[in-house]
Amino acid sequence: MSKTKPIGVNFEELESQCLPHLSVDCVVFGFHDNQLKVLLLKSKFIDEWSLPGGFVGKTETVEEAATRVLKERTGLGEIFLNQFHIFSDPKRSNPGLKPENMKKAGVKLTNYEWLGQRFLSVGFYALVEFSKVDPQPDVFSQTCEWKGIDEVETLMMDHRQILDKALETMRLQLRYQPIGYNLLPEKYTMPELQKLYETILGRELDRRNFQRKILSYKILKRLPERRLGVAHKAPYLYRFDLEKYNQALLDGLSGDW
Amino acid sequence: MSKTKPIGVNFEELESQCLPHLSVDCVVFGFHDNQLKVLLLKSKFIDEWSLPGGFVGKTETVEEAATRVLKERTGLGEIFLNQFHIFSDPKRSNPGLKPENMKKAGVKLTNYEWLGQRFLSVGFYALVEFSKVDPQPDVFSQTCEWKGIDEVETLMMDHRQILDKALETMRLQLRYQPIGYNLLPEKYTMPELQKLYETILGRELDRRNFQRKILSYKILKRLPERRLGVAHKAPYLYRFDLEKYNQALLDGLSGDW
DNA sequence: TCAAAAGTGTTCTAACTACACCCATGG
DNA sequence: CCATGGGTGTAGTTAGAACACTTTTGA
Repeated sequence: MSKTKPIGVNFEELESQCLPHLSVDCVVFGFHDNQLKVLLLKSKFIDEWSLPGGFVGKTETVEEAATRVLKERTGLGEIFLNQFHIFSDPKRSNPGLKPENMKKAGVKLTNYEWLGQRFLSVGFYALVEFSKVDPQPDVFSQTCEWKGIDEVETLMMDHRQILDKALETMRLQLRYQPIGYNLLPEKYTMPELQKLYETILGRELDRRNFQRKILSYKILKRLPERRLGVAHKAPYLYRFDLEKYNQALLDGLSGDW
Repeated sequence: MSKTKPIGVNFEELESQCLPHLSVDCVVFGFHDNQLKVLLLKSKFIDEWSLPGGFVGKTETVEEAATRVLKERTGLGEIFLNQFHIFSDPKRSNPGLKPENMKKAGVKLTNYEWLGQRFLSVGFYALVEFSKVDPQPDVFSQTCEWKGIDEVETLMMDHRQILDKALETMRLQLRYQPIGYNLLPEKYTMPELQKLYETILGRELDRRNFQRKILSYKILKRLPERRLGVAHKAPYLYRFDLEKYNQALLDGLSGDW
């Protein structure tokens, strides 16, 4: 007799196709309403939020696994993605996948053991354009939503630690690489870009110095258009000069923030 | 009948105690004769060099695995160690552990399959004091030696890529963290420290500017002693002020190189 | 006494900081 | 017509680059 699959997944297949003990977790950053947001999932089985994650196929790289997970959760391909750490505490395991919690939720499986095993997880962080994301929960989750970075409370397992490390890594990266292209819409104003930087860095920057510094990198182009409909002088719109932007990604920037 | 163990390892035990598919590889840097060195192993089974590596125990973190490997290869505990990347190309596998190569070398085992499986490897880099290391080959290797970073030719599998990535990561780290404490003996002269920086960065630095910049961090103490026995003015000896050094590790430095 | 390499100081420039003034826009 | 916030400019400060002279040492 065929196995019950109340949550829409063939776990026997999963087990046969994925590496044991290894998963990926993604910290997906977006920027909206002058706030840094992160994509989170709420478990079907326990009352906790977690990062989007998944298993690694037997013939996949971890990057491919993360890309696949992100495609599923956001609908986006071609995502800016960076591996930043592997979390390997032997005690880390997903309580949302623990036999007792899944049974409590009425899930029937024969191979709880595989899901309940020890997992080491490779942390990735992704930068995406908020408005392009269509958040989709996975089979273990009831919802998938953006949360403001400051509103995030406790997360499942060590996911809070993973989130913090991702933030720290992104802040460091900001020192020597331009980011923003992946987080902002095609056109944006200088104050918007500044807000993004301030949000990531967690401190205010001088408006004029910021503008001068950013422009000195020569990675963005001012457009003749302006942002209209504001009760003050209309700011110019800019967009990244992709060629120079990518060159700067390779060469690195010089400044400190 | 008990299994033949011509290379001194019980592989059944290894398999039962280690995670499948996962290994660690360490890029161990040392500094000697004004040269950056890296610790390499020469395989018993094929004519290739590789990085020190090992498997991950079922209840170990990857950090613990790397620490264990380094203890075995160098004799040192308390090593400065940094995880920097996970290498997960599904095609990567160790030719020195491939059945045909081990059989050719006369090794008799029943579970070649385990050794020949796909491995994902977590890359670590370590900074050690050259003179304190007592290089010890592992069971798969005939020798363990220091090689000048510029003399390293081809390495086994993707180890060359791992080495390059380690170097790149260390150079980046040099931008915002002091290193040197782990690579130099307790007392050293300013020109020696400068040579180390020049070697890591791969370019020459101005003697006077270097001294001023390093001293401005206030992480080292000038000793009343000088290095004698040189046919020129005797340079002062310095040592790191551990308290301030560690604080700087946490806070980060400001300068660019 | 000389070559080699260390100690120390100055000048110039570029980058960052901290401000001030004017301008456009919607309410 | 005014509050809000954007566009631009300038002076002061600090960090880095380039460079010169003096000192100590063993051979």
